[in-house]
Amino acid sequence: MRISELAARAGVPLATVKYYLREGLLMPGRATSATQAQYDDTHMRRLGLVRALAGQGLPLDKIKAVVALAENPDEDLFVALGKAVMALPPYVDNPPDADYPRTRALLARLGQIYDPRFTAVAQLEHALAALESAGLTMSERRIDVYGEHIREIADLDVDLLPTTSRQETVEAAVLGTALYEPVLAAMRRLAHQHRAARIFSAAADSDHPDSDHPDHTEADRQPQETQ
Amino acid sequence: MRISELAARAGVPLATVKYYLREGLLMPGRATSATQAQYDDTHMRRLGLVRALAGQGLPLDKIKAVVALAENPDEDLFVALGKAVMALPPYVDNPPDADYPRTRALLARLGQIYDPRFTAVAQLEHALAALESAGLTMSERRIDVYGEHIREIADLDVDLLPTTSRQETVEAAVLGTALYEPVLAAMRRLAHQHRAARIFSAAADSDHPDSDHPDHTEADRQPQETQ
DNA sequence: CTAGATTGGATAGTGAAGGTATCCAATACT
DNA sequence: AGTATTGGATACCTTCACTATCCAATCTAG
Repeated sequence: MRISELAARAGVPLATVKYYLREGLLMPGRATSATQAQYDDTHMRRLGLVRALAGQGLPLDKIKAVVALAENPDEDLFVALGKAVMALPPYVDNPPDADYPRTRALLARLGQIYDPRFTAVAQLEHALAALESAGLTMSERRIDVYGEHIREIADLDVDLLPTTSRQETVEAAVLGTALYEPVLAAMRRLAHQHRAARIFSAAADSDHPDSDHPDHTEADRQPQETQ
Repeated sequence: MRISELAARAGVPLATVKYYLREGLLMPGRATSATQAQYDDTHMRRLGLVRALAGQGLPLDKIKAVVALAENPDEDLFVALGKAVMALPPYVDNPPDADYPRTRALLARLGQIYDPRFTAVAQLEHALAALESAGLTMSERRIDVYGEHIREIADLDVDLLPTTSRQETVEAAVLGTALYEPVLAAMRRLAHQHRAARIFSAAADSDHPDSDHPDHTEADRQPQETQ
């Protein structure tokens, strides 16, 4: 197929496809003449991948790094996986000699290995520091509960990774890391609302008037426009 | 204190503090003359809150909506909590009459209430659609495991919310929702690496050579610079 | 009491990110 | 043969979050 069909089928503006080509996010098509090139479903697939990641707010240069990794067949798989996941946000500097005290303590409590070379260590440290600077601390209870249940989730993630081909594994790992994060976040928010509904507002769901705090009346739960 | 002391103590450039004042993110100080105003620790606290949220990538106009909510003492608490959480990213349109089939099915399976007016419903639908457009589907196994463990986490979150004052509750809910999300994401990534280390690379941790896949050699786990 | 510094407030400029629009000459369909 | 489309290059645009500059009023040190 030609570029405009690719763009139309993927639902991406032609100018944007050209932009992705320029930026190296999409590999060039097979040129059939000076003004024609052929694209196939590897291009479709790539375009979908790029859009999926970009849709989650990943900067294009990071996406570029990720797709490059999935393609490059050298290197140890574990290294490639680490690099790929590292390309995902948030982006924090990670000098390999730095110390991350909050994360070190958290991992020690959970019995996980602490290796400051893992980028996620710096990410966690950053997140914990943000928490602190907002006046919150993560209690031991919270660490334990989060740790236990997050580990269950992560174990499943790893177990469900395809092992068919190296490229597929890397791609699935990156996509899974990036795309299931918003899923988990949204599920958490829904679970919050589910539980808060019966604690804070007895009448929110009128056939479950079993609240601990019946001092709140029927809520208009209709969300308004922001601002 | 005067504006420059506020800026210095909070570690925020003076020009930025002025910008936040202009944008209504920070309430004006008590003017003592035409060219002087006094700021106190409510301003410090607010500045910390704004910076903490901005540091997680929240757009300033959403932060503005959130701080406005935490302050406004009318309204039902449950409604305010919903609105506050709604102000957090990701931002998806949520026409209240729309249907969200993927999310409806997921929530039905988990036995949670489906209410399309919850913004998180649209968020989840969006995330699931992104997954699909990248060629992935969320298996029932994954839904069950995620649902079970995320609910445990969310229940703890709600139970640990302070109930001292309405403003504190809203503030803690918003901060907790926004600031613990990256914590959870980073913990998940670390748990991935923890598990992947022994599955994919027997020699990654040389005293645990119990890999299922001994076809990978000693990994240089040192993350390189991206690209 | 005056000279220099600082302040609040307004206005304009900056730089990155992520596109979008326009032009062009070389093909391709009809 | 004539219109349309293509690949490719270049220029432009918009948003976001600051940052810098001005300015006149006012504070402060000598």
